[in-house]
Amino acid sequence: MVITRFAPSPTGYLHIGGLRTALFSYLWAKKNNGKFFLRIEDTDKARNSLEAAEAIVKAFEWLGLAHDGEILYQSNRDEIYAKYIQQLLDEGKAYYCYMSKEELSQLRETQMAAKERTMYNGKYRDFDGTPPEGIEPAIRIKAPQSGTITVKDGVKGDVVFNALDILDDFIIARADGSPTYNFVVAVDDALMGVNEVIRGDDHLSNTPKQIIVYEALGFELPKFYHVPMIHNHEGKKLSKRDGATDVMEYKEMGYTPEALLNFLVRLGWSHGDQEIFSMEEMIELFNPKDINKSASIYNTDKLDWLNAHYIKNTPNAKLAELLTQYNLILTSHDKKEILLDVVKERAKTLKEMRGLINEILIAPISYDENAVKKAFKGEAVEVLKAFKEKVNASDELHLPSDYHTVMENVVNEMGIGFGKIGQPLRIALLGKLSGPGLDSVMAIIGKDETMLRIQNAITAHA
RNA sequence: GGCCCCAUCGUCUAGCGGUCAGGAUCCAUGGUUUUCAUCCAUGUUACAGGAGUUCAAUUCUCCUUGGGGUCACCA
Repeated sequence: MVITRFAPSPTGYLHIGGLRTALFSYLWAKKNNGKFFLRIEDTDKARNSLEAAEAIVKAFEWLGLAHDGEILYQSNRDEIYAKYIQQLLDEGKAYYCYMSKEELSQLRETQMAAKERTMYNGKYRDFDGTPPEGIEPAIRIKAPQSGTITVKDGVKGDVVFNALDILDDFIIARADGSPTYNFVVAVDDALMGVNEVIRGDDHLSNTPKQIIVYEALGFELPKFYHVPMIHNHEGKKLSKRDGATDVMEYKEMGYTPEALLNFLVRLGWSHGDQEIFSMEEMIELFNPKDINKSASIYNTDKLDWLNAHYIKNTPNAKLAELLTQYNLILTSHDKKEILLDVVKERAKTLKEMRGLINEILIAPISYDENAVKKAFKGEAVEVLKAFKEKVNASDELHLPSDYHTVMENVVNEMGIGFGKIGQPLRIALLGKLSGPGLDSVMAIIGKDETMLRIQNAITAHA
């Protein structure tokens, strides 16, 4: 059984990069009928916040990514960690270190001045004297002092680290007794049965440390996949300053979960030339072996295109429902279907869609000046009058085609081109020279409103 | 700086020794449309550089350059 997890630290909101690794983990678990767990890494009591954890859960809900089982909070698991730390102490694989923070930083400065690698010098590794007074010890793990550690990575291949280059006896429990990241990650992953770890590239250099913990505790190693970073336009790691990195902001901006997920799954992963993936297809086709090795730059052009695509292909009833999240209630409108049909072809986001709908439903409060100059030359007012008369005289006006017929009649009788009626009519109805088909607009707003808007335009420009 | 990772159109990517280097997006042009958008068609643009290996390298190896990540009693 494939067991994956997403393990964010609740120091901020769920961002794009995190969401992508979460998605990969989710897909891989689902594809294998496995489990996808959520774990909140809040061992550092000074930093985490409950709201942040809740925000992450909210984002998952919006996106429809369900985790299995209960959410695990590391802050509730102190006893478990304490037990394993004690075990390592008992077995002589870890030890108390009485070096004060001051002494440590001094050591570091000396090393830096000598252009050496900064590392713990192992002072208390084999200490059996009397510990200094008044110092709460941290606990360090005994790391190998020679040899190599190989991370067998599903994305990068085998990555070999020289123990001497990268490892020192790192701290697994702080002076206050709380365990540190590299320790708890390994313990929790092992205890939760996580056997496929999909996470960001930035963790690759941590992995040897975690392997030390796995091995010291006799746990079986999971399979690792280190996914390349998503970079911003400057080519640097994505950060909060790079615009919308909070996933929920995408909801605010009018993106659909389908589009966002589809966009993200194609960032660093591909399946031939395929661009459009339903959730079912993602699950069916995703495989971490197809993850790219190189970082990608975050650019939302394609997200816009995908969003437009999904909007076009979403049934109207569903769109109406989604639009309520943007404070647009359409339930009572009798020409809802026509309205949505007309507008879904033109919107890149749901928010934009709301705007387009309002442009149709709400009479123009002003007319575009340049447009008026262009369209209200010559006989425009006469044409509008004639059209309005004909509309007024018609009883059965419901569908766009009904209005179209009236327009045709006017055009034929007056011996003019379609443009001669289209342009002024468009200004009368919408206030500008662009927009959806006029016959549809009139069908949507109805006969009375149509006549009213035409009359307003005539009065304003006669 | 040490260690590690990476390198195909502007961007996302396909490629897994022999391809006119493919697709998507973006941009441009044309067509459809009373307008705009959609849609359709067409087009411009890429193998970082240098050595090898090979009959043959975008593809394999090495070096250079460039970019990124990481080096905490943060996660």
